[in-house]
Amino acid sequence: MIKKNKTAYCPVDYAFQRIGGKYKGRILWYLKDGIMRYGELKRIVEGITPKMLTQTLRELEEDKLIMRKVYKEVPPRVEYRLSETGKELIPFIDQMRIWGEKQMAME
Amino acid sequence: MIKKNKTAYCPVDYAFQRIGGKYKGRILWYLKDGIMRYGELKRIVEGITPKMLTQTLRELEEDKLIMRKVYKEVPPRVEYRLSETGKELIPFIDQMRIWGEKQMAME
DNA sequence: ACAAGTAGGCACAATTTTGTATCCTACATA
DNA sequence: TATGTAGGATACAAAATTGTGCCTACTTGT
Repeated sequence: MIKKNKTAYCPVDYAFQRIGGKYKGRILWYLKDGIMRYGELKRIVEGITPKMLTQTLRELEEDKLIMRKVYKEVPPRVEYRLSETGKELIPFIDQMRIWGEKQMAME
Repeated sequence: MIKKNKTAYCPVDYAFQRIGGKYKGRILWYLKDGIMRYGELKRIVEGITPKMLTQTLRELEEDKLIMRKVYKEVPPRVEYRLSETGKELIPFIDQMRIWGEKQMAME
């Protein structure tokens, strides 16, 4: 679990703390187009285990970057979407993506 | 040490791998205005130990985000600056900073 | 009857990242 | 002579993060 109550030394530090972690960037990115179910995320976020997916989603939710909606159905059905705060992160994740693409192309 | 040869699953993943870590964002940010010496960074990057500063700078250098210049003097003198690739990250880190400031203000 | 899908929980283990303490050079100043 | 300085290195220890394996309940499909 990510330690809570870490104090950030500056806004840059703060932002990195909130979206750091192995999968957070990708999850936020995949949610940019709308709603996703747990299982869809599991398939699309390559390399993630169920445990880490659950854990990361919970952290993003506590951090108010995403919203979680549970339907009382069987089989279970849970949907995730970006919060307004989370949506604000998309433009710069997009910049990261563009930079990353360029770097990867340059090898 | 940050494990090398991790394969990135996508450009977003790749970018986060390269600038993830506890201090990388801040160091890149502090270097945005030009050249900094080791000791200056040590004073300005709050909470960092000499070991972590050295280690982080080495990683950034291997990753070609910064450049290191050693003067053969005594006492030693080492300067760090952003590479062109590193400079390209600044707009994005700046967006993070703005987002972070807003979030911190909202408490 | 039995497996598969759905969204996880839990205990534990391995890995990765970060921190602490101590040491080094070679010259300068007190 | 002792101490300070700059920029580290190194061994070891602790903390944080991530991974493994096994478990649940219920329903639908074969």
